[in-house]
Amino acid sequence: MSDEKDDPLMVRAVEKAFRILATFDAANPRQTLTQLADKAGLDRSATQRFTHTLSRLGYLRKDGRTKAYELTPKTLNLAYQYTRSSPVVLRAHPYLSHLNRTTEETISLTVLDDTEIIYLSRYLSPNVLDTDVIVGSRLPAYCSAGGLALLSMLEDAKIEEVLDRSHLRAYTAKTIYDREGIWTRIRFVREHGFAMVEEQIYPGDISIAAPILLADGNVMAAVSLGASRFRYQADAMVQRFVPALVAATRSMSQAIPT
Amino acid sequence: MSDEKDDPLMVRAVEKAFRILATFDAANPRQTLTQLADKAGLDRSATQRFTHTLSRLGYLRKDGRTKAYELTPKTLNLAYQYTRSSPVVLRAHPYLSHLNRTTEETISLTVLDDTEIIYLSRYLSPNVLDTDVIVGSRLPAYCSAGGLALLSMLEDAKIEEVLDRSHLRAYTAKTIYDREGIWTRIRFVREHGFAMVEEQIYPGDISIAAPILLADGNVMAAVSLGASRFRYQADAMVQRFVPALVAATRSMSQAIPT
DNA sequence: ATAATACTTATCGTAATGCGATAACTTATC
DNA sequence: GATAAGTTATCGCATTACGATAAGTATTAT
Repeated sequence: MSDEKDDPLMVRAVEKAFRILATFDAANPRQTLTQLADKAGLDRSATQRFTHTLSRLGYLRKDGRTKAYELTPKTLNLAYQYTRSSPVVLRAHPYLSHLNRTTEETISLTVLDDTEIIYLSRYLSPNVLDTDVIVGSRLPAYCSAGGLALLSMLEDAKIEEVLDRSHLRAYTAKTIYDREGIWTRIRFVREHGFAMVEEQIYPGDISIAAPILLADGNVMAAVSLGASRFRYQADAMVQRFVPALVAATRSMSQAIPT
Repeated sequence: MSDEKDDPLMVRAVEKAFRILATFDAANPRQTLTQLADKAGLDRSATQRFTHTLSRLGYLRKDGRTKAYELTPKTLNLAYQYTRSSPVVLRAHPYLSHLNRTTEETISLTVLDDTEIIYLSRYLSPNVLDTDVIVGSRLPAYCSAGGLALLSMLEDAKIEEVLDRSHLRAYTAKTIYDREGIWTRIRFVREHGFAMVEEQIYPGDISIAAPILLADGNVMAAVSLGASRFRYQADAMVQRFVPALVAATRSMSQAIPT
């Protein structure tokens, strides 16, 4: 275990600032000083200082009337910079855009972050199956198409470690969350070169995914295609979209460096 | 002028951390310690401490080989939280999505941030005019459709202040960047209820925009529709899309609180 | 209405935290 | 293979941020 304590290079003030920012979500878009203090686990004085600082920096705004703080659009900056500086995102863009237009289905680019996948880009279907996944969304790796595609490229031991840390649970009646079930799917990906999941998290959603590899064989990211169960049978989807998906990820594996 | 100095509530460490993060862009996706120190205007020791801290927090990653730092996908978190907590973004979504599907043109939601507009959401055209505007992008208010729609709802004095602070310049041969030209367009928006610009920033782009108002008459955001000059004449575009655009922003003005 | 209460803003002396100079070490350059 | 440039580690000191408290303001109860 890494001890957060007594790390002389660690500037704790920064962590506290991010703790404040991290308390905002759909359920709590506007929060008052004490609410923030409670949720962030800081005392009043500290909360006072950090809300003040973040307000001065332009990331927080205080409603003079209600005294509640809310995030400002400036918080989009960081993500903008990431998107604009990430080689994967930039280089994958033309391929994904093309896939999206030819298939008319939702295309996503995801990476692994420990036990979760993070969505780096989304290209929505005009027919729209609007799950509320957006850029920055996180889903568990073990039951998402992208996650399985990414996991399957790791060493077995690493996968076990990830699963150990994962909170395996059922999101729908169909969710496969037992170890053996998950391993069966990982072996499937390794054998066939793509992952496929049906209604594992969102009812009605079927997704396929394939990994983008580095020259050294390591995974970089995964591309997934999601569609509605009501428009395609699973096997029809595989037939129809897997070749293009796999071809695209192959090309990307070639085209994207480091 | 507000003096950044001696503000006892200001935690400077936070500012420095953000200074480090802000140095990353398309031209500098990976930066080494000294590069960061130079660009952020911090000494080596400070840079050392903040890169360390940000790495521990998961926002930065160091390539062990090249010793270069880069942003991690975790930097998408903040924007995700903003998007998920912003009433404007959430409430506008169905309207914008609908506009996007019925018009098949690119639809954007923007807000004013001093002299610039910030893109809060984008709904791309299947026909794609891929300017490289994405969520989080900033454009000058005075020559963008959304910007003019937003500015026009402010008091004249406020507008002058914004223009004073703006760096008025030509992005294309067609850019209108003289005060009187800008005022003419602002009056146009006030009279007709929508803004319209042709190739002001990106060649080939024509955009129209209309403001979303609060109950008290203040502006909240603007919705813009962008298309290619090669597909529509300006007046054809107005005829074709303005009614739907204005109807949508009217509904949104009603539907979105605070 | 008025008191009581809870929360927000302002102030300040103190100590610990983060500062920045320097040293040890590592990688690139010639 | 020597020199320089850059990165990582260490440490004593002063300053910065801490956190307790007081003053001010809104909210609730009676």
